[in-house]
Amino acid sequence: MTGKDGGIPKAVAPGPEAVVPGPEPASASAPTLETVAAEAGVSRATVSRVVNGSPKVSDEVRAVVQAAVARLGYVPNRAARSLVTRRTGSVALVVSEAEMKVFTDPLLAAMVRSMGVALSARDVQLVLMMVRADNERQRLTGYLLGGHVDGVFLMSLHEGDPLPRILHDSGVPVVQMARPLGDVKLPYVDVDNVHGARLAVRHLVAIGRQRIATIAGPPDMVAGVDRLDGFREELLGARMADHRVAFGDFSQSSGEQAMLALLADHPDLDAVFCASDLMAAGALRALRRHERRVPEDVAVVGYDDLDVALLTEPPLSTVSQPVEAMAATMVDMLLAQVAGRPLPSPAILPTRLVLRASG
Amino acid sequence: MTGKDGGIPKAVAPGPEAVVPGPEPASASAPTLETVAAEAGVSRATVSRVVNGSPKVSDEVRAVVQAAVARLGYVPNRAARSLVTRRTGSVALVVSEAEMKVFTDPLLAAMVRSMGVALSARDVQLVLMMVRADNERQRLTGYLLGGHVDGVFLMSLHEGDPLPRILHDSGVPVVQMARPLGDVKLPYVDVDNVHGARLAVRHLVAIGRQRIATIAGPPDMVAGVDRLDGFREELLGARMADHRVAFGDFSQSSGEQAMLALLADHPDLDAVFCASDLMAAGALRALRRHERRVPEDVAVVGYDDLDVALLTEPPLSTVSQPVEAMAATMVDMLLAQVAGRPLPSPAILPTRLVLRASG
DNA sequence: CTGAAAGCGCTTACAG
DNA sequence: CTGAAAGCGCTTACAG
Repeated sequence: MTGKDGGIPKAVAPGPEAVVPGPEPASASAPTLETVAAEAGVSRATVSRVVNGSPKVSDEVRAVVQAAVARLGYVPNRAARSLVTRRTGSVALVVSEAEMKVFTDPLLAAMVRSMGVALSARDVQLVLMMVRADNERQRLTGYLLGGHVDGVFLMSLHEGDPLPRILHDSGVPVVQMARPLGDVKLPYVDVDNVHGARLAVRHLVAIGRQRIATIAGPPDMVAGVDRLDGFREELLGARMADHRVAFGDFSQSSGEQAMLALLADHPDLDAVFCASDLMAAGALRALRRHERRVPEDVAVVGYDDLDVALLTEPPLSTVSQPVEAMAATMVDMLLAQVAGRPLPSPAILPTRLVLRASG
Repeated sequence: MTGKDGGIPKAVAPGPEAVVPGPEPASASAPTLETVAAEAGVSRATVSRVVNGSPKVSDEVRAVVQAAVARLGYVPNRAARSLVTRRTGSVALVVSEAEMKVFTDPLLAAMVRSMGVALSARDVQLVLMMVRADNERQRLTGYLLGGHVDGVFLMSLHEGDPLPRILHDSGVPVVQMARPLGDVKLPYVDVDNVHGARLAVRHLVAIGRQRIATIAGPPDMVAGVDRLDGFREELLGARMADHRVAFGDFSQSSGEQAMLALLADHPDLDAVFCASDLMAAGALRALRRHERRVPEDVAVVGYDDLDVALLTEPPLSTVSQPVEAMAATMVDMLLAQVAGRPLPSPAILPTRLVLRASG
């Protein structure tokens, strides 16, 4: 063994008396419950109780133990704890390999970030689990049976994805982001996409727009179909035509593309509701190229209320989703299941319309 | 405890004789070494050896054990193993919370995907560790001391990021993607960005372009400065002007923006080297808007060789990086350190120019 | 409220 | 080549 140690503490065998004199490699091994117990003059059990916040410890003793913990910089060994509690203290974000683009979508990135914050506050780790198209089932099942994670988050699902079924059957706690499109019933959190879309369209009607178009999301994703439904419902209620529809995949370039198509087919349109801010940003670009003023000639409303909505010219009116609350709810719902509580019901969080300059 | 169990196996206390007759909840607990040993008629130690691929087991016994493992669907308990080996079997991808955009960059997404594949082949898990600006140090240090992960990957670093220093001092095995810009010496893998850029520019010179511009990346990122250096070096060697420079942040819209600026300042340019494919895609868009034909009027070369390079019109000539090899190397370098081998030297992988229609 | 003791499922010298 | 045994660091009934 040459060179740097790499930081992995060796199993410090007490073994035959140390041959080399001089100082030990200072604190080569991390403090354990045992160490802390000795330092505090109590039993391991008591230290364990303090560390785990058990109420049945006298304040006096608690203080002494806490001081010892702090002095020694004690951090519980996760593996040991896990071995007895049968919990790993980590949950997985399962994404199909093809879907690595999970992270390409800024909304999902924001969700993951917020989930990470909520999770770390509860001291649970987020494990990234990629599933490949081919040997999915076996590897995933193996992981789950191996008890590597306590629960699973599922995001950005398309219709026909086998993951929900696999996870459902495996019995692990699962929470999905977005209402499941298939027949598998799993707990989920979502916003009322239909309502959100209606809010946006209602506003466009209210400001007097007559020929309202939409750039919808993919028809195999719930956010795609629900927002389109909301668009249609609202226009129907207003007795207005709802046939100005183009589709995108939530990306900026697809939005630009779609806007171009709409402009070609319906040059007289005076408003467009976009199912994502990114698509709205693309639409803005196309409109500018065609020298339509926003909002004077064409009013634009987006969906998501991402940072980008503030950066466009003009800033986007958009449907805002409570990202932090959604993330926190997903975390709560998963950890509740992990704790053995009954299956939570789906949570539908509210949306609101944020008015800025674009419409 | 009501309702569904949630999939966490209870600690099956053998306790006082089962009061309830009838069949046990089928295989309520996963098989252990013990179970397998009994099934195979050998000791736990032997099963352990087989499972861990120890060579000192007779072929005969090995076969019997493997059969038992398969029959029972045995998967080792990670916590128990970890407790004795002092390894967790997981490594972290540490990203600063602000930098969640790690995932917004398709190159990084591709890297993470490839790393995931390489990692899972070695049966190690990827943990996402977010560090918040404020209490960074303590939380991170706590995690590392808690032995939650065996090593750390660092990606997408900007100058001035305190993470490398923190990690270096903590002694955990680390591998960085991209050459460190600061003074902290950590193992890393990178491509020769200067050389890659020179290849691209050399090609543009070779096909007779006279007024070559570049859209460079951010000056606080190594891929930004190195590719710009390569651009300058090559033009210097060819005794050509190297002042047509605009900057972007690797994103498509920044590329479009930058191209517009270049066109305004240097309307006579006849080629542009872009430090990322995304920026090149943006540039293409701007050029189209200004009715410059590509490559007739302006030749365009990108960098990265991502999927997008094939989707643009025309398809992009670009500098290709060996993403899979980079990911595999990063994994190798980290796991080598985890195994206690000496600090690996940096790995610089080769780039090559891929010629398509854009230049 | 506190402690002694058992046990979680594994790996690894140590004998044979 | 194989097994008996110790031990990794924790939690949790069980007594007191």
